[in-house]
Amino acid sequence: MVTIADVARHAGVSSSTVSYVLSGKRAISEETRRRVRSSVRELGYHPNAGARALAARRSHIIALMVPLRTDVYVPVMMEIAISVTTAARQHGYDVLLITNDEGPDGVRRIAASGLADGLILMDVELDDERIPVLRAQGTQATLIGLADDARGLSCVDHDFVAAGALCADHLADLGHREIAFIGYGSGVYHRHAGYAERTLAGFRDRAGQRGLRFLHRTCEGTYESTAGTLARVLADRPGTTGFVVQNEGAIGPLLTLLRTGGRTVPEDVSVIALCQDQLAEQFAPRLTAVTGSAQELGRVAVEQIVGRLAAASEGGRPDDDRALLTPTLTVRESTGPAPLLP
Amino acid sequence: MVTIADVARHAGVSSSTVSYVLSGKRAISEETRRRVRSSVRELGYHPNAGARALAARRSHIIALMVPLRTDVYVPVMMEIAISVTTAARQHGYDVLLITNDEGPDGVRRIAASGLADGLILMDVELDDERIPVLRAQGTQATLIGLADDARGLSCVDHDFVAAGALCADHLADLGHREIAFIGYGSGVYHRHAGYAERTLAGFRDRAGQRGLRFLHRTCEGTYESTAGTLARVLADRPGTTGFVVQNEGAIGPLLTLLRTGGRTVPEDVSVIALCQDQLAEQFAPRLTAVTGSAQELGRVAVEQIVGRLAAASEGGRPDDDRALLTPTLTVRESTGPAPLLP
DNA sequence: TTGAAGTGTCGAAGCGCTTAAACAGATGCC
DNA sequence: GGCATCTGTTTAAGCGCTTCGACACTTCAA
Repeated sequence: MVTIADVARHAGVSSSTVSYVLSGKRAISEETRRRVRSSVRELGYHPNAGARALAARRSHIIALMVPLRTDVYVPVMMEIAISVTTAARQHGYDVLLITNDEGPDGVRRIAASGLADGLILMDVELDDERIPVLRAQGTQATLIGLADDARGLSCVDHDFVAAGALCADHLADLGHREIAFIGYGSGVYHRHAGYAERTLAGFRDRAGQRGLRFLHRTCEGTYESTAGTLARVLADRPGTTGFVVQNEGAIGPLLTLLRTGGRTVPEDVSVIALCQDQLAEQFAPRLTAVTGSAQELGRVAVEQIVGRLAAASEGGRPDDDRALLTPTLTVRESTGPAPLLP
Repeated sequence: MVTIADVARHAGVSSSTVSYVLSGKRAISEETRRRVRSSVRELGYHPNAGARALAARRSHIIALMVPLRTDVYVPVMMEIAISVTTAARQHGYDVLLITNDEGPDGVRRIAASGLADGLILMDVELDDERIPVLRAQGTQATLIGLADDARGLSCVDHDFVAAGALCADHLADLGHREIAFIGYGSGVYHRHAGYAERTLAGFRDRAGQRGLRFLHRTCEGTYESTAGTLARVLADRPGTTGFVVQNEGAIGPLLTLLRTGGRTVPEDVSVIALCQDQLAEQFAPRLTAVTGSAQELGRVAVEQIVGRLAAASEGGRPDDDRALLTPTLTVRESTGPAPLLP
C-alpha cells in the first residue's frame, strides 16, 4: 500500500507538503507541486479514505436513502440514483446506498458514525420520522420530494402542478372540451408528499381556467381496472375526446381498449401521458407526454447537499433551498385536434 | 460526538475493553459486558467509521458497480441493487454505489483508497478491463454475470441455459410443434457475457431433443420491429403456434399484433416470456413466464463477497465460487394446449 | 507449595492523514 | 541595517479506533 509518506520520500518533501499540494489549501511552489504530482502518478498513490475521514472529519460520502417499495415507477428511481452518483463524483463525493427500511435508526447510524457527510432522502412522507432525527443530529440533508416542514433542509422536486397545467393547456389548445383524467389508485393520493395530488390540482385549476369539463377517475393500473375505469368514463361522458393518463400502468391497457373499442388515436381521441419519455416512445402510437427529468432531479439534489456541506464547513448556516423543476411537454403522435362535432 | 472514550468513562472501564465488548474478540465478563452495553445505549454511541476503518484496515463497505447504460431491463438492476444493500447490511456491511463509467480507474481508486473492502461488478463484459485491475490490486470481488476468465473471483448468474430449456419443455409438453423465438436486436447476443446467447442455446438444444421445429428471429423491441418480425415469422412458418419472447420490449406489441391479427392467446397461439413476474402480470392475458430471482442474485453475490473477505482476513485463500441460479417457470394464462390441426 | 495455564482487564502503540504553529529564507520598507 | 512581511516548507499533535503485549488474579495439576 502506497502512503503519503512514500510519496513524500519519493518527491523529497515532507508529507504535509504532499497533503497541501493535493488539497491546495496552502501556497506551494510550482516546482514542488510538479515533483509531488509526478510522484503521486508514478507510485499510483490514492489517499486512504479512512485516514482522511478521521483526520479531516469529512468522509466525502453522501448517503442516498432509497425506498424499498416498488409501487413507484422503478426505472425513475434507478435513474435518479445513477444521476446522483455521477453528479456526486463530479464534486468529489461518493454515494452510499441505504434502504428506507432502516428508517430513523439508519439515519442516526450514518450521521453518528460519520460514515456520510450528508444525506439525500427519497420518497419522503408528508410527516416523515427521519426529519426530526436529522435535525437532532445536525446532519445536512436534501429531500427529493416535498415535506411538511423542511426547516433546516433543502428539497427538490418536479413541479407537478405545472405538469398538470401543461396537460390541460395542450388539450385545450387542440380544441378538446371533455377530458378524462385517469389517475392512480385512491391510496396514492395521500402519500409521497402528495405528488399525485399536486398534478391533479394543477390540471384541475388550469382546466377550470380554460373552460374544460373534466372527470377524474382513480385506476389501479391493471388491465381489468383500466377497463372498468374506461367503461365508467364513457358511460358518464360519452363525448370525452381527451385522456390524461397519470398511472403509467394504465397506458398500455387504455390504448388497447380504445383500439378494440373502435376509437382511433389521435383521430377520435387524444391521449396524453404523465410519464418518462422513454416509456412514451414505446407505445404505438408514440405518446405525447409531460415529464420531468429524473437526471436533473438527482443533479440538483447533489448540488444542494454539496452546497450545504460547503457552507457548513465554512462555519455558515446553509440556506434551505427549495427547487421546483419545470416539466416539459413533448408532442408526439397520440394527440391531435379535437374531432369536429358529429 | 460520542467517542469510545466517553463510553469507557461512563462504564468505568478502559476503552480497549469497550472495543472488545463490541467486537467480541476477547473474553469479557458478563458483568462488564452488561455495563458497557448499557453505556453504549445510554450515550447513543456509534463507532466512528473512519477511525475504525483506519485502525482495523477494513471499511466494512462493499462497492457495487452498476451499468450506466439502460438497454438492460432497468427495474431488475434496481432490484439487484436493493437486495445487495439489504443483504450487505445483514452482514454488517454498507454499500457504495459506483457507476460503470468510472471503468478500471474507478476500481483502482476504490481498491487503493481502501474505501471498500470488496467489489460487486454488474454487467461484466466477456473480456472486461476491470478484471486485470482487480487481480493486480489483490481486491476481492464477485461478478454478477459470467466472465471469460474468472480466476481469483467469484461469480453468480441466472442459469439462462436452463431458462431456455424450460421454455422448450413447457411448449413441447403442451403439444406445440412449431415455435418462434423472438429475440433481442442482433448486437445484444455478443455482449453481457452472452446471456442472451445462452438462453437461446438452452432453448435450441432442448427444442432439438424434444423434436420441435423452431425459428429464431431478432427484434429491436419497438412496435414497428415487432410487427416486421411477426410478419416474417408467419410468412415463413404459417403453422407456428408457440412464441418464446426474450425481448421484454416486444411483449406488448406482440400481444397487440396477435390480437389485431385475429389470433387469440392462448387458444390459437401460446406465448411464453422470459421476463420478471411483475412484468408478466401486467399484461392481458397474464403471461406464462420463466424468470430468475433478482433478489436471490444480489443475496448470493453478497454472500460470496462476504465469504471471500472473511477467508482473506483469516489468511486463507478464498475459493472461486461460481453459482448458477435455477430459474422458475410460472404458468399463467398465455399458454395452453396446441390447437388441433385444422 | 509451587509453577503453569487460563481469565479478564488495561496501557500504549500505531493506523495514514490533516492542519495549526513554527520556522527559514527572501523581499520590501523606512 | 534592522524590522516587518510574505512565501514556502517542516514539525508535531492529534483524529478515534483496534490490537498486541503486559499484568493481576484465579484455578488447577504436580
